[in-house]
Amino acid sequence: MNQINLTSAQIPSGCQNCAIRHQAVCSRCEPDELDRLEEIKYYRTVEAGQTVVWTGDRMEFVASVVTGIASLTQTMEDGRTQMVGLLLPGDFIGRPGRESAAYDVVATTNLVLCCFRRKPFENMIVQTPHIAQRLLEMTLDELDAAREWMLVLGRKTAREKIASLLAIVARRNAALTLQGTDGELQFDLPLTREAMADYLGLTLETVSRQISALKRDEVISLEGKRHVIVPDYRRLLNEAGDDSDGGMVI
Amino acid sequence: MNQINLTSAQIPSGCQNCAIRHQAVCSRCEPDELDRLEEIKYYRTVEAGQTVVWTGDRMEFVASVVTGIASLTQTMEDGRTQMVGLLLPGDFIGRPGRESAAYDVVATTNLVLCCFRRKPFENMIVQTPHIAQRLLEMTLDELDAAREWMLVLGRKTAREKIASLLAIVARRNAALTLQGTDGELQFDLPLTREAMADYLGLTLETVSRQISALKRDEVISLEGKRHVIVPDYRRLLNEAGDDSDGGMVI
DNA sequence: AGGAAACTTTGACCCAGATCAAGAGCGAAC
DNA sequence: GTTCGCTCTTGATCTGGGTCAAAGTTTCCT
Repeated sequence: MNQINLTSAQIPSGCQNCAIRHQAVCSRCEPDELDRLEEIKYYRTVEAGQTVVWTGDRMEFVASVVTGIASLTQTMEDGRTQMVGLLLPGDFIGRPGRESAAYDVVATTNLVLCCFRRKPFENMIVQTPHIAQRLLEMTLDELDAAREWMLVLGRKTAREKIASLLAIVARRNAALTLQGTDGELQFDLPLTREAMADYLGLTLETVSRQISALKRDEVISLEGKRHVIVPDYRRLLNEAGDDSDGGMVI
Repeated sequence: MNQINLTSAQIPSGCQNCAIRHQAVCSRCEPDELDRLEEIKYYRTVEAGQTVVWTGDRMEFVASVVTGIASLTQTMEDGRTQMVGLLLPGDFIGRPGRESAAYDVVATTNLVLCCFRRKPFENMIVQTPHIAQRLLEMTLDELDAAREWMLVLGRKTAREKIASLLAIVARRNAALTLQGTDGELQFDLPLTREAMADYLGLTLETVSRQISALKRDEVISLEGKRHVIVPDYRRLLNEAGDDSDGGMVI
């Protein structure tokens, strides 16, 4: 348990994305509420590959991703695994009112979490209604994203699945770095081929083949294995089988 | 728009399951809050097969399913469709804070909805915090169900998918009718083969074949096309690839 | 009752993606 | 530098479930 204390100078700038702190609290809380939130807050780092929480573990905290990427994973006894959520900076981990974790939470990259001890956090929810409202909004967004993903898993071809994933990561990345010029954008893929396969309900071989195919057809190009350049975002969306440009949330 | 007025004698007994009325309001609201909720409430019937809301429609109301079954469906331009939610009595339709619908809502069977006009309902949420808390709980449950379903869609075989769906319907049915004796239970399938296919990410032919196979292997037996008898619920869960008996929510 | 429409089953065949297998690139450790 | 351990790519082959087609069943309408 790498609980750490960061001085304010050390708090990563990404913490502006900490949804609870920034969006629910700062904008609408009274100063004393802010203080109470500060009291139950601590930062925690996790190394890439480590499991933060195992399915069934007692959850002592809820948290917000500050930097890095985490994933929610479900595993069957025979080892088949499905990633059911991709948590980028600003996303929320844990569930008020639930004692034990429903999924494995795995650090896909090195991770900094902003944690809140669960019990006092739950008390805060009861006392400060707009936090519950903010959490409701966030949860509804997640639900939309999960349902969007059900369409991907249930009905899209392998190529469309890959394109969908790239579009999502591209979008979320662009939102953070704001460098979308004329439809071209680039980003580092934070997932291994295997993690992509687990997210998409494919095998890693199929992921690799389809990425090669998208490269051959100049929908994307790669620098190294992980850095992706998308010359035309619309084209990528089209490959993903997405009608609208809007839509996807995750 | 079949808005109707039911006298209290006509209100279906299933309305006890109306989540908002029963669980959030009745148990914790002050009488005057109850009155306010009554004011913005009306009942509505929808015939089987009718679409209640189209994707993109302005949502003028939120609602709770009183009797019948509705489904949330997403469709791609080329016609591929994926059901992303199955709404049984007690489940909630709509989303406070969202202007337009994100999915088609289709009446799978004849339906009675308990509707609340959206704007005043949103006001109520702000004024009476425990409604937001109750909605948060419900939404988190739905999110769990959606994620459970992602595992089904992404990693299970056709046979496991069918068994998973039967297990869910059996569970929800048993919860309502309380007739689970010694592991045997039976129920009417409220879905056509095509609807099952849309839910499971399969074709209707595959659904039909796998149901025949489960029948041949005596995991289930049928009376007519729709009435299912499950001699051993554990066996069914096992076919579904489910480790735990608990778990699934929807 | 007769007939149309909707739903379901079953068969024959095919293909997208899984599986099995072999290497290739690439960094970290010694 | 060499070796070990990952991650990734590519090829060969197999198969679960899709597609196309036809016929059986149920429901409902006239």
